Amino acid sequence: MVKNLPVTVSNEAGWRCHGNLWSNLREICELLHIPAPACSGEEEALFQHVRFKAGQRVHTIGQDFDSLYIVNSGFLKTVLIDEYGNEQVLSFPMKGDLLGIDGIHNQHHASEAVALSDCDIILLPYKTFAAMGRTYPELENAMYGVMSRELVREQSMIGMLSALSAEAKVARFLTSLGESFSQLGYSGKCFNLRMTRHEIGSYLGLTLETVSRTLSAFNEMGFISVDQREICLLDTNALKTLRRLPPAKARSKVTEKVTEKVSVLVGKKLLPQWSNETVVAA
Amino acid sequence: MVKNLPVTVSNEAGWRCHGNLWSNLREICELLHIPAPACSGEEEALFQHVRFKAGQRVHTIGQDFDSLYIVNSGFLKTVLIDEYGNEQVLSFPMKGDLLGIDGIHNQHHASEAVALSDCDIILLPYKTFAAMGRTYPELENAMYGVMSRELVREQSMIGMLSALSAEAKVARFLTSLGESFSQLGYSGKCFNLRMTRHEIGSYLGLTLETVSRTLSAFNEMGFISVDQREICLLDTNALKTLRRLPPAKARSKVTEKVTEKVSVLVGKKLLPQWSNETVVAA
DNA sequence: CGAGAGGTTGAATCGGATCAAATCAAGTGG
DNA sequence: CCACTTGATTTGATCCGATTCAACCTCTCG
Repeated sequence: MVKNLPVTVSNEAGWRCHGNLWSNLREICELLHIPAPACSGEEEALFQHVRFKAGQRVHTIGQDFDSLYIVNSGFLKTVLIDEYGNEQVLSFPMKGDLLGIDGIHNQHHASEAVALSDCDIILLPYKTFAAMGRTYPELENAMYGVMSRELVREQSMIGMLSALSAEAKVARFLTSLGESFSQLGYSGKCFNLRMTRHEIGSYLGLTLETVSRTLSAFNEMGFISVDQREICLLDTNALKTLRRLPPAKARSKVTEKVTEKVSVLVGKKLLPQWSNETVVAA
Repeated sequence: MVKNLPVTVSNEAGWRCHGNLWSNLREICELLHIPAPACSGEEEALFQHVRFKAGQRVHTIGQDFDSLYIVNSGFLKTVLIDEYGNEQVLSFPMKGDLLGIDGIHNQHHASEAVALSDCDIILLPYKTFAAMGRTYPELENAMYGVMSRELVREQSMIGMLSALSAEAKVARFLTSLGESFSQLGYSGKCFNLRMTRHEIGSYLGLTLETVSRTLSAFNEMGFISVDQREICLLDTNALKTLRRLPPAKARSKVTEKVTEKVSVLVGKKLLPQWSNETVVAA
């Protein structure tokens, strides 16, 4: 296994910066939260870091696929572009996330990854990635695991998009963002949104106005404090349990009356009361 | 590589039927539409078929993961269950689809697969699956490819859920179902829906009433003919191009006036006119 | 300072959900 | 065979949450 030579990431000129750092396999495994294989000693592969400035694209739709990317630092968004040129935000990757999996399928990227802040990205050439699985069988399982995790994440995204109200979507977005931050060692309570209201709205299937209004409402209710992109979660429990009553179609008879009561508590006026697990369970 | 012994698929008793067929690697690759590796001769693995009757579960949420499943025949749905017990339909797998990938992540299934008709499913033990990648390196790439394909499918599902109108969702559902059927050699024009309106609604993020109403409207407009679950697509082009105007937020200036005009054509009353590519491009 | 992007807020509208009722298909048991 | 049940579907009337449209505000940066 040899050191990967610097490769040109894209044919687009001018926006590409070469980094000067290299990571070994152990560092990469740490980043991805997977167990590092028993080290085979010295002849280790090294993986190149590449830096992207805010606004730059790590990969674009249709671009030839030959490498995966691991976020070492910084914040990004991945987007789909529809037939009208509208962006559909799919995720907001940050440190430890794996990018570019969608390109494996037909050797072309199906989505676009854009840096929302200056980013340090580790290049993981696909050939090397595949070879690693064969060289370190323990790793192979972990790699399938990382892809599986992505799949599960998107599944729950689908569930959220089609089942939750606007308030619940925004609330979940905030709490899960907070959890991500605290897992990275930052404060899970107070953090800075790296994305615009528009991007949040696209991600959640809402308009930017609805996002803004909902944040204001949460602020007024004391769930959070907002100052532009500076957010503090004051009542994460309230946010986590805030819901609307589920579509009646599939509601089980047992919860029928209970959820009706909940609907009053979590009514449209966003009263200071809200549903939570214990109420539902009662 | 030895013949896989019959394994108990679930701890739930009574719903499990043993099949008596076995498939080899080549048959499985054909089914998954991936190139079969150069055969290594006789000492081939054989994979057990299991039959499920309509309504039976192939795997349930939380169940220990140890096997993937390939659909050989029949129709299924995969669902998520939320905290209220509501089903969220994620997909309608059919012949050639791979099930259970979501279980790799943490060794437990995150979703549930339910047979909508009698099904013949091939058991693909995960250990064997992983070993195959190492034994046949050409296969490994294809396996990552299959998982990547799933991911891309779910991404476009997310885009569809948050960007399209009810009519467009139902229209796309019908056309893509038709395409799946014709790829399997069945008629892509006339087919039988294996799922209820409720399940379609859950899949598309709509209520069953909206699905029913939309089908009726399409029927009235001559796009399709409906008789219960018997559907015939009469004007697939109309269905494919039927849209609503995209959220104004991200609309580019060039298409602004054009899409406004389109909005009139595809207005809420479902007039006999509708948008299509040529109109938009004009 | 002015321009422009991002953000907030209000008022009106509309699309899809909800509620309700009738119809239809398929059993089930007397 | 018919009365009765049960689940799926259709259709109508109404309601409400989120979008849309619009005005205004607030930063930042040249």
